[in-house]
Amino acid sequence: MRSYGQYCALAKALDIVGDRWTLLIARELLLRPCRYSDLQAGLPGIPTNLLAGRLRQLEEDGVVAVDERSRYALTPWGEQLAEPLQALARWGAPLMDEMEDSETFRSEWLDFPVAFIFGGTDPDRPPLTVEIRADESPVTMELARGEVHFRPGAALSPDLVLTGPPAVVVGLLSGRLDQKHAEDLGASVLGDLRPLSGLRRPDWLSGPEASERRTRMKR
Amino acid sequence: MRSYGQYCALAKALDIVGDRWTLLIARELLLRPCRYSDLQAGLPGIPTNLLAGRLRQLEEDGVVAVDERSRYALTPWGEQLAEPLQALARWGAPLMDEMEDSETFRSEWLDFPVAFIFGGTDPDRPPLTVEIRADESPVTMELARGEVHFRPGAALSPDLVLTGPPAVVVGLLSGRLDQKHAEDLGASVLGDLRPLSGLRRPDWLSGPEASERRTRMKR
DNA sequence: CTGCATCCGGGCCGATACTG
DNA sequence: CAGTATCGGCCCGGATGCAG
Repeated sequence: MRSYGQYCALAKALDIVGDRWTLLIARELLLRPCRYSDLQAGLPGIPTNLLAGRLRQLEEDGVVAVDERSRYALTPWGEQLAEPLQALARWGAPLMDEMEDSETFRSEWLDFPVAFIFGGTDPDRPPLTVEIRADESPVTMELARGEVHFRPGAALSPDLVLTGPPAVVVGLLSGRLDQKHAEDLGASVLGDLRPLSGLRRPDWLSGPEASERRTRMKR
Repeated sequence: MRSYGQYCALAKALDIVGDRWTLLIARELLLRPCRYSDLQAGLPGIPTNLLAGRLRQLEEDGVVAVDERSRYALTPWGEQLAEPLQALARWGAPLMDEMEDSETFRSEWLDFPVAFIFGGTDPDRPPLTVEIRADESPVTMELARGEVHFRPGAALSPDLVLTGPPAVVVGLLSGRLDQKHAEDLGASVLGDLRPLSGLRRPDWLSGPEASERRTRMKR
């Protein structure tokens, strides 16, 4: 990508990761180190030449490192992209209200908005283990000591198991849907939902329609 | 921009703001509401048709609103881009070590990395007012109650006045340069630098060369 | 002068084919 | 499995035009 030519930290960050697909590559590598084919699988639709080119550039810039068996992983600096990516995902979370048929979904992607929604408010709050079954492969979310951890696979002894279509499970996690509505939409809830509500950031919501709604109320 | 077609909060955020120049437009609008020409001035090099197109799209997506005198401003949702932008700027801050001659600079841009570096650690810490003179127009940074505020113009009674080339002033703010080195590089410091050090986030540094440095030390 | 729209050359993007 | 090669098309960048 052509540089913006500005002595500005944001512009310089975008000089590195502002290209199309680049931040999504970082998303995949934040979940786990990846081989080339893993990245292709996690980034449906990416042209192979573009993936190769991005990886070369990211390696040159010190964001990504390749080991001897051509496995790609983030450098320490690259791992620090977790914060901006989670913040961006949180900003985009209000767009998750419904899932289009044309959209692809992987339950690991839930990591990003959810890590922000439930992240770091109170280090003394009670721990909670939630198993999420929104596609073929379950994922487990562990909340403990103010930290959020996602890992693939089912939980050994979950406090809560959420099963259902992705958009409905997201609605439950975000608090947009209550249990009754969610079950009407095809979800099933095993365990008690109430502990979740105390663990959310208070300010997580308010999407693009918020302003519309307000102007509409003015009339 | 073409959609990534993923039911993923990050991908959906990038569907909206992932285009080239878009996040820099948001940066300018976070600093203040802008007229079209203000945006052109704050985004050197942006093609005029592209700016017009981006603004139209951002308005359609509910990120930007235009008033009757064609002044552009962020919607409430758009203002929430402050967090991801500051996080990205913080990620890019290690690239600010030196300024190329070809790069343009505006002191207002310091808001973004600096707001993150000094932001929100302890609400009880002592307030501090710093006047920064790194180009024609001074800016003032106010630290109080764990919040960071930037505003254009000089300070009434600053605790600290930093004057010098942008990269040197950035080095002082970030702590990369001490007073002596900074003065050798053309900066002047009025007041006591020491209070700054206690106000920085402890983990703000470590850029792309960190891993290189470490491997070099291994040899 | 401000606030765009139009036009055009070049490069990046996207899809497919192909190779060690 | 891990990419490279190729090619059409669209987006980006720069210049210019033009209405209020």
